Amino acid sequence: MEKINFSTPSGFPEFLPGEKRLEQHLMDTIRRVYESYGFTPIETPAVERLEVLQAKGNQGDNIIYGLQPMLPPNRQAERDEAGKGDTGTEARALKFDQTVPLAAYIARHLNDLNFPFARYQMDLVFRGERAKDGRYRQFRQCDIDVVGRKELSLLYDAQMPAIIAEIFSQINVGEFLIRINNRKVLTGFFSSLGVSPDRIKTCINIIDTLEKVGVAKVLAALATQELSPEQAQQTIDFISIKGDVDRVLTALNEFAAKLNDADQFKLGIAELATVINGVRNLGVPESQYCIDLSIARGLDYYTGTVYETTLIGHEALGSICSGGRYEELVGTFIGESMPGVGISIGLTRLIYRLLKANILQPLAPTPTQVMVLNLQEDLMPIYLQVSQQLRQTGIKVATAFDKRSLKKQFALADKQGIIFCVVIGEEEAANKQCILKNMTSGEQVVVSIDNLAAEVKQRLA
RNA sequence: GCGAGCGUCGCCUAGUGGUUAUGGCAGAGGUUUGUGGUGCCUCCACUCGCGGGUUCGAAUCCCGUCGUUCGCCCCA
Repeated sequence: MEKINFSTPSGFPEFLPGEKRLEQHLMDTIRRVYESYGFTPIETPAVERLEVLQAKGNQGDNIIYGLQPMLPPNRQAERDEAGKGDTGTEARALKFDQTVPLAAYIARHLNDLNFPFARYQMDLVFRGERAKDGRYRQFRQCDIDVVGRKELSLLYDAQMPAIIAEIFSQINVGEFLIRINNRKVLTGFFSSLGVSPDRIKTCINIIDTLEKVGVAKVLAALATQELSPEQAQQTIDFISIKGDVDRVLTALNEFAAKLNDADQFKLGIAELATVINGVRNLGVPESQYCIDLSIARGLDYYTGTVYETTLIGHEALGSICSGGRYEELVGTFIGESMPGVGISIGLTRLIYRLLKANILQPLAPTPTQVMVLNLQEDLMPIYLQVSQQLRQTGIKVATAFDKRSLKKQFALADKQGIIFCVVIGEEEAANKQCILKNMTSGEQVVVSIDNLAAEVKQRLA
């Protein structure tokens, strides 16, 4: 008999109960914050037409998971025989993010939605990349986006860091830093230098590598992109601007004054200033955000504000939340200007890394708080009744249906981290009483069944 | 997509030409069944990803294949 390889395919994660419960707990927190800003949930399919997913820019060629119907081997053989292997079905693929599908969704439901349209989604997305250490082919992203018709206030851009800050504060992951930039600042800067539009993206990618490869290599790389040595040096000076947000904005304005044809650059700076001002007015502590001129990447469709978030002291973990403004994405489907701005928390990666770094721990493998043990089969009616009575007060209860030794039942409860066991035997039943045992302390008390729920609640508090 | 490595029980692991293929974890049962987290005992791979080859003999050597890991690239 042939062995079946039943391990998960590389890059497709699965969770043990305690890990999944942690994920749900985090999703609850995220959802609560998203909804507190008025974002609404929607659903889009996991699969879209390939042309939709590729509508804006080439998404790196290799990251989209294509989809094709698969027949059972015998039927496929028949079909191949008949020479009808390809029926010309249109190409479809799994979504690799939730922003492009959102754009299509808006185009489909234009008449049913109100604008600015603010939605959140916490779905699985798929990327056909090499899986490695916290990088998966299937992962959950918790997205929020706002899309406007014709125009969208920059205060929505300012709201994003406030939302991120609130979430990360609530889930208790330690210090974090939201790095904010604006793509117009970058593209404007290079276009002021006279770099042709098709080379600007390459230049941006080059400066992004500064921290990794050092100044010398960046200068050399810029030289290959039609930049004079002075311009290359100017570029280094530009992206080296650091400090608190006001200082950076001042420095940028000084820089702009020295450049010709700096309209785009100045527009970027003005947008950035508006966003930063909004973030400040929303009360986000200065220590939690900064302007970082080197962040630029993300997917092709970003045109304005961009964000990346890292954990302080765990920068190697990479960005755990990023996003930005895209002004031409939705419009590509309906030929109308519909700017949007959004962010995405890479929840799967976040959980994996926080667990590994011991910043978060899995929850108990079961939500069960009380286990009603099965001492005598004939007392089952009482067990069921007691269980229901507890549940009605909001306590999470499991009843032991299997007849096993008490020893086993206690061991099982213990192993699952269940806090209380309720034991009812003949004697207790006769007196309308039960034994309530705390599995952590080992302490056990006799209480009347009528008071059981109150007793449990008091001890859980 | 390119370069390098690895594949022994559910998980980790010993084993590098001849062993009934180690050991641990997890799991099942027991330790005289109304009390768990410790101890002790028993059980748990006719087989070393799969296919072929070399050999008297292969988990161990060779070829292929599949899977997987690490680097580059890209990103959450």
